[in-house]
Amino acid sequence: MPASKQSKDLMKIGDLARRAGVSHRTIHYYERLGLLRPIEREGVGYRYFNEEAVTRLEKVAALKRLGLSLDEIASVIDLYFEDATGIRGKRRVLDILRGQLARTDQQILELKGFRAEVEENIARVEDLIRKARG
Amino acid sequence: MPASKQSKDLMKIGDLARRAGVSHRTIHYYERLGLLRPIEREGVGYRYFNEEAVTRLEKVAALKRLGLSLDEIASVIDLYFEDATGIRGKRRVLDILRGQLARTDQQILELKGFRAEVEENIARVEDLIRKARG
DNA sequence: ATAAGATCTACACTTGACGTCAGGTTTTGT
DNA sequence: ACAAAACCTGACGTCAAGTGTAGATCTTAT
Repeated sequence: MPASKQSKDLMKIGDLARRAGVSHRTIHYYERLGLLRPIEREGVGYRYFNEEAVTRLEKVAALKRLGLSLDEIASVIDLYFEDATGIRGKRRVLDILRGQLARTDQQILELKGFRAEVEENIARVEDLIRKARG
Repeated sequence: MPASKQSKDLMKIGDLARRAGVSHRTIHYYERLGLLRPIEREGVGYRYFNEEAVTRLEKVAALKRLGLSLDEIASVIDLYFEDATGIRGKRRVLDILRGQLARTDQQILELKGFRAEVEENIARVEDLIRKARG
């Protein structure tokens, strides 16, 4: 029995979980949602993953921080990994991307407004402390 | 029985819900979490709210969009409404605010990076379409 | 060869943030 | 005065995003 699996650069779920900082249960869950697919599953064996899986999980985390749901992420994540020449419905892809761009700009605007408010509050409290000290 | 309640500028839960764009159940829920307190509840009467409740709910919505949980919001929202002269532990308040500022800056950075990626992707797909048209 | 450790599937449970429903009380328009 | 509308509490339901557990199977180190 040749070491047909750990050859190359494939890893098992435990390693992937450690490297991506998520639990193996989360990986199972993400697989069910279509966010990521293991490389080999012939027979009833283990899941094996390549390096891309790590960056994929990182991308998922990043998109989550931006407030996308896992379903939404599932519907766009392939754009980041699919071979460009193989993309279908490029117009639709463009639409999705432009929507993301608009939402991102909106979010940046909101955050900047929020930032300004926080700064005002800080100034206010600092002022109070100054006055309290005389 | 004097119209002791709808005097002034107090409103009931239904009006508040409409004005803030949330359900009355959401308002009940938020009250339980300490995010907002009705003005009068003597006896077994209704909840009454003033104008501040509206801006409070707007602030809650804004903080939610930034990714804070309701518990986290509960722990900071009073900073925005408390009478400045009455704030206790101003140093602690400052710490909290500075933490928020740092997190906000980090989020803005991430969003900008993400924005750049999205733009790259748009350029890539546009390029593909151009080439496909020849 | 075998025991330990890693992984498998399947199902149940949890948490946050509400929504629904039921049955009762309070206000308000007429 | 009284019905309709608004409100009350409390229990239960739901959906997303996981986590926990059990019992079986697979891999690997010795």
